[in-house]
Amino acid sequence: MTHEQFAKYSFLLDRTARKVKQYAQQQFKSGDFDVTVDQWLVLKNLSENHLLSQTQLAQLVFKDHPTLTRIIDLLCKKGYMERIPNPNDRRSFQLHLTTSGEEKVRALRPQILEIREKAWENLSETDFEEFKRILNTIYMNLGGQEIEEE
Amino acid sequence: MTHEQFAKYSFLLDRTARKVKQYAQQQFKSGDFDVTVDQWLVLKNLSENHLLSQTQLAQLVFKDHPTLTRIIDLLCKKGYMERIPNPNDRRSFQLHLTTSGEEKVRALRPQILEIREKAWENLSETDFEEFKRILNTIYMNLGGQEIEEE
DNA sequence: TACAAATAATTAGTGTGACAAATATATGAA
DNA sequence: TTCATATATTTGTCACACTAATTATTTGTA
Repeated sequence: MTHEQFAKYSFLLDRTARKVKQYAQQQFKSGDFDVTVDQWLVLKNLSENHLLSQTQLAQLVFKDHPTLTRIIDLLCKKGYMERIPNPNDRRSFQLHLTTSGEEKVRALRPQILEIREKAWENLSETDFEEFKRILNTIYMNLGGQEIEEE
Repeated sequence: MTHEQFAKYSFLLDRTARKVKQYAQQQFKSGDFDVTVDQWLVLKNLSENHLLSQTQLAQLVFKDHPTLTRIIDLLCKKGYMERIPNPNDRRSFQLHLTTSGEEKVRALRPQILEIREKAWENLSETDFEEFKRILNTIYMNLGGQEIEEE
């Protein structure tokens, strides 16, 4: 195995990650989902974790604070979530979905699971486990923190 | 395997791809490479393929035309490459590295190979092959074209 | 030849990603 | 209590991604 061969994984990784996002976004668009792929990730995590602060949410979705601030701005503007002042700490907010946001998550979840499954055609459950293991190893090699398990 | 489990690969894939890019960009920065990770991808491909058009280059690096136009603008401004009018087709350019660009590629290539290798600690050559196979399968499942072989 | 359709590249607009700096508030030690 | 330090969030800037629309040129066909 030459060095040149090793260097290719980064290109393939980036290309595939962008293809996956691109494919999902196109499906989102043709289905009139009214949210982007990244906005969905935020909504989904909020539906599973109540009253998070932005810092907590940022760690969950692996986005930096400025990026998350802007995504939240957009989702608030669309009426899917709200920032509630934290009574115990005036620096921070408690994030929560509005009724409209809860409905959106309920409506989209099954459709999105179906979209996500498309990538996995022609692959096995063993592949899935291997893939996760390798991705997480790379993530840790480069300084990533704690892999969430479930 | 539940649907919910399957949907997680997209998050891990995106997270790892961004970590890899982020790590490389930090190393590029601390080494004063004077190019971004994506700009390097363009320089490297130009050094291996002469007189490409922007459309040809876009396919090689899997970037869309607007993005590539801007990356090329930046690289021309830095003096690493030039657009030469194509004598056979006045709509298009023939791209080529300047002497300064050739030198940049020669100087950076070994350092970048070393940076890229870091991600691969604790993984085997078999893992590498499996990883490439799975990435390419996903890419093809979502409509990706022809996997380049070498 | 003439003209519609295709192609190469650019521009514009919005969203996301990374990093630095700024603002507001909280906390801990003197 | 007071002040330095830490934390939560926002703002600013640049780069990249995707879409749609635009400009210039070429090609295919009548």
